[in-house]
Amino acid sequence: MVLTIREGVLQVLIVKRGTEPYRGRYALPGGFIHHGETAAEAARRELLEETGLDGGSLPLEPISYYDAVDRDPRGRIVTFPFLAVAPDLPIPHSHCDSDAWAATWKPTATLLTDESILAFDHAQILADAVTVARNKLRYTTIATNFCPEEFTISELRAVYEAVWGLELDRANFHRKVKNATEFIVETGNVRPGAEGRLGRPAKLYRAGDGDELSSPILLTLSARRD
Amino acid sequence: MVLTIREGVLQVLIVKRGTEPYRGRYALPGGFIHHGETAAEAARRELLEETGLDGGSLPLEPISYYDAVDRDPRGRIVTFPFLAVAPDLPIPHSHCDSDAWAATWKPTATLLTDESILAFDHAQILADAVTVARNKLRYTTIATNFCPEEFTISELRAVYEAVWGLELDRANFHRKVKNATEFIVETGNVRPGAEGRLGRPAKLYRAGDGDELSSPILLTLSARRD
DNA sequence: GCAAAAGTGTTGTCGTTACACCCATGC
DNA sequence: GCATGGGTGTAACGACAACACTTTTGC
Repeated sequence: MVLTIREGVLQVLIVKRGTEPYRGRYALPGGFIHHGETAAEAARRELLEETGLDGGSLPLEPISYYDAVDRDPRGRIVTFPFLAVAPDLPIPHSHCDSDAWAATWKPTATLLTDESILAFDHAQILADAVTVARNKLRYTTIATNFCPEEFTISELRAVYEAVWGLELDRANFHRKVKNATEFIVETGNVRPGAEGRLGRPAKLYRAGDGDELSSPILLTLSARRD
Repeated sequence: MVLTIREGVLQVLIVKRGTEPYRGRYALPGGFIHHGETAAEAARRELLEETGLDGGSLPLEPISYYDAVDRDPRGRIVTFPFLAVAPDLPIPHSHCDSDAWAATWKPTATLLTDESILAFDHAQILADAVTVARNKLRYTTIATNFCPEEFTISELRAVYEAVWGLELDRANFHRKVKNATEFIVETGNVRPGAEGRLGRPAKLYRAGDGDELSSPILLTLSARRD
C-alpha cells in the first residue's frame, strides 16, 4: 500500500474493487502472485495495473503477512502486504481494468475509524502498516520519502506532525535533523519566494545517503506545551 | 527456530534431514503447512514432531518470510520462519520420524561462519533471525526468555553478553534493569549457595509483565574498557 | 517599520558513564 | 582474614526540552 501526506494528514491509495467478492467496495490495491514471480514483483505489477502508479522508483517494504484461514471468502488466501512511502503525487489515472477502478487517496484516520469501509481485513492491514510507519519515523530516514526531491526542514517536520498527530518544537527539531548524520544535505538552494510567502526564505535540503538514524527522533521531541 | 544460550554462546536447535532433498544435512526444523492450519500452528506441530520439544509454552514470533522462486529444488516453496527464545533446555529426544532425526543444539557462530552446513537458504534465515534477536534485546524484555523461571541479574547480563558478544559493566547494568518498569521482579529468594559458589548470594528475579522497555538497553551500556 | 517564518543561544534537568566503594558469603 | 562475586554511591559528562532571542524576508 502507498502512504503519502496530503492536506496535512496521512493518506493511503485505495481502489474500488471491480470484481467479486466485495465488488464496488474499497480495498488496498493488490492481486494474485503469478507463477515464477515473487511477492514484491507482483506488488509492483498490481500497483501499476490498478492505479497507474509506477512503483519502480519507490522502495517497497514487506511488512509481515496475513494467513488466517477465514480471512477471504474465496478460501485459503495468504496476503503479503508491502509498504511504500511517497511524496504527494498527482491522483493516478483510473485504468478501469477488470480488477479495480477509481484509484483515489483517502485519509487513514477515516478508514481506521470506520473499519467497514475497506474490504476483507484490509483495515487491520492498514492499521498495522501505519504503526510500522510511525515507528520507522523514529529510527530511520523514511520521513524524507514523504517529501519531494527538495524540501525545507519545516516540511520535514510537517511529516512527523502529520503521522504522529502532534506538534513539535521547531527549534529542537531543526537542530536534531541537521545534526543527524546522512539524514539531510543542504542543496544550496532556498525556497523560491513565490506566491507571496512571508518570512525568511528556508534553505532547501535533499535526502541523505543514510537509512538509519544514529539517535532516534523522539516522539516527545519538544512538543510545545500550550 | 529455537534459540538458547548454552555454554555461554548463542545456540540454535537443528535437525538432520531424513528425506530428500538434502538428506542427512542439517536444517532448521519445519515442514509443510496442512490444510486449514496457520503457519504458526504448523510451526508448533513440526517442532514437536521433529524435535520432541513442546512449543506450547514458548511464544513463537513470525519473522518475515522467504519467497525467492529458486530457493527450494522441489519448486516454488515459501517459508514462514518463527523465532522462539528458550532457556537452556535438555537436548530433546530424537524421534526418528520420517522427516528428521537427531535434533541437536549448535552454536550459531559455527553455522553462520560455514554457511554450507545448513540446507536450503537456512543459513540466511538464521542470520536474519539472530539479527532480530540482537535488536529485540535492546528494546524488549525478550532476554528473560533465555533465562530459567528464576534467575540472577548476572545471568541476565550473561544473556546480553553472549548475544551481543561484548562485556557489560555490572554496576550500570544492574541499575538499568532494576529501574526498568515491568522488566524483572524480585522473588524474595536468593541463589542457594550450593556447589561451592563463592561470594555474596545473588537475589533471584523472575520476568515482569512488560514486553517493551521504555528506554532501550544500549549496546554500549558500560562496556568495560580494558 | 511590522509581521511572519527561519534559524541560533542558553539554561536547567535528567540519564548515563566510569569508576570507587561497601556487603555478604565460603574457605 | 581474604578472595569472590553481589550490590550501591557519585562526580563528570552529554543530550535534550523549553523557551528567549536574532535574522531575513515581503509588504
